[in-house]
Amino acid sequence: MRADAQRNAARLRTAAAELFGEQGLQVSLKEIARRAGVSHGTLYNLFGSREALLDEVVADLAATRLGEAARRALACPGAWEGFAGYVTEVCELQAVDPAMGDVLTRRFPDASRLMAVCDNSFAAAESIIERARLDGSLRSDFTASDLLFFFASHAPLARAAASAGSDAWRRGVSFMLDGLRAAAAKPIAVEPMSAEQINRLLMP
Amino acid sequence: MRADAQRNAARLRTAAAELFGEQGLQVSLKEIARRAGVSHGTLYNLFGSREALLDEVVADLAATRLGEAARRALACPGAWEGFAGYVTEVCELQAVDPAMGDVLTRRFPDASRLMAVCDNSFAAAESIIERARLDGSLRSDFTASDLLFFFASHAPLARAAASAGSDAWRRGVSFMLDGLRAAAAKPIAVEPMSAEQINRLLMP
DNA sequence: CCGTAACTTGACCCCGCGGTCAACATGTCT
DNA sequence: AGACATGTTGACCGCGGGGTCAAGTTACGG
Repeated sequence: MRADAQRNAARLRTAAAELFGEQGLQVSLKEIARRAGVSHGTLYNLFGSREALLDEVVADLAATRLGEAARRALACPGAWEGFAGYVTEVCELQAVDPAMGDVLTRRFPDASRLMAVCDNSFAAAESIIERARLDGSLRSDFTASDLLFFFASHAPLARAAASAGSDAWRRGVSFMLDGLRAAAAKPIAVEPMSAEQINRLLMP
Repeated sequence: MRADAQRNAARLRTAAAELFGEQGLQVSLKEIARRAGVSHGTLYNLFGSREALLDEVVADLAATRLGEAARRALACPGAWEGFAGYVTEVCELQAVDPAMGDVLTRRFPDASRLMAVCDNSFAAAESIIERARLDGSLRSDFTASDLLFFFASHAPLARAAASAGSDAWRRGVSFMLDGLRAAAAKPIAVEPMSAEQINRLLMP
């Protein structure tokens, strides 16, 4: 790879990171090129697709952010506090960082590394949930799909609220958490969706 | 108004009702005209704007649907059952009918009749909430803005799930309701948003 | 220093959106 | 029946999205 191409790729990566962080994962590719000070042809030349860009720019970041949150949750002495902290932390990520919001909210099947991150996060969420369920603090009918569903519905408004300077999304999270304690649970008739069903739901 | 114009207006109204019901309130106006078998110029000629169309086609429907739900809630002997039934019923409307989903989720300031419907619904929600709060069954820190916030985040995924043939959105509603019982409440630090703040949030 | 391979560019394609308007058609009233 | 008002139409505008590619430029190895 020639030196100038490398420079351009770097510029594009940082521009993409900025714009994904400001506007979410579906900014126009031409706008990314514009911000990088490069022709959009070059972007297509160097990356070929939005998905490739996502894999290079967002996947690692998301992995560490979500991984950290999960790690903290499992390291927490109380299973419930771990779970509740995890939910809150992820919601905060969503509210503050549009890119993170979209990672949990949209699916880009061709971004394989990103998809892997999603799968890992789902697995991590399952552990966190499992721990709190076994512990008796989390209601026993709550599944990782339910959590994913909640995250997905939560993200857009939380982001809007946060960018309007409000923390009000925290209220919704609190209400939800209060409903997830085992003590609060009333029986539910409906089955949860499978992870695949939700994934299909989130495809663009 | 000439007879043919009346015919065309009628056709456009029904086409608009259909498409709003199938795809939500932001279908392309040209597509509405296409479905009505009429030039899009005619649509602009007869209505002038999407908002005018909304006022003529969606406002009444929404008013009766939401009004009915509110009426039923207040007629319910149990304040909590009234409240919970109202929430569930509205969520069902959102899941089943994209137009209804958008009425609660988006704001079209220039559609004055529709906006009036929204305001009325908000007021109705306040009564329903107030009744259940006074009754001691609903947690006392829950406000109509919180409910609106919940509806707004809930609508898109619920619609997607429903159109994929799943009822799973009901689970989220149940979790939420379980967290709204007075008995389940833990204190919350954050203030709710004002109705105006949320309205601004929902503007297109 | 020069030739070639690697790279960049921007004009161009297609699409669909909202919106306007001159030219045309058709109801309607005398 | 005829004339005028009332409606209709579709081409046209500007915008911005994704995507491609011939022509031009630039880095780099010999």
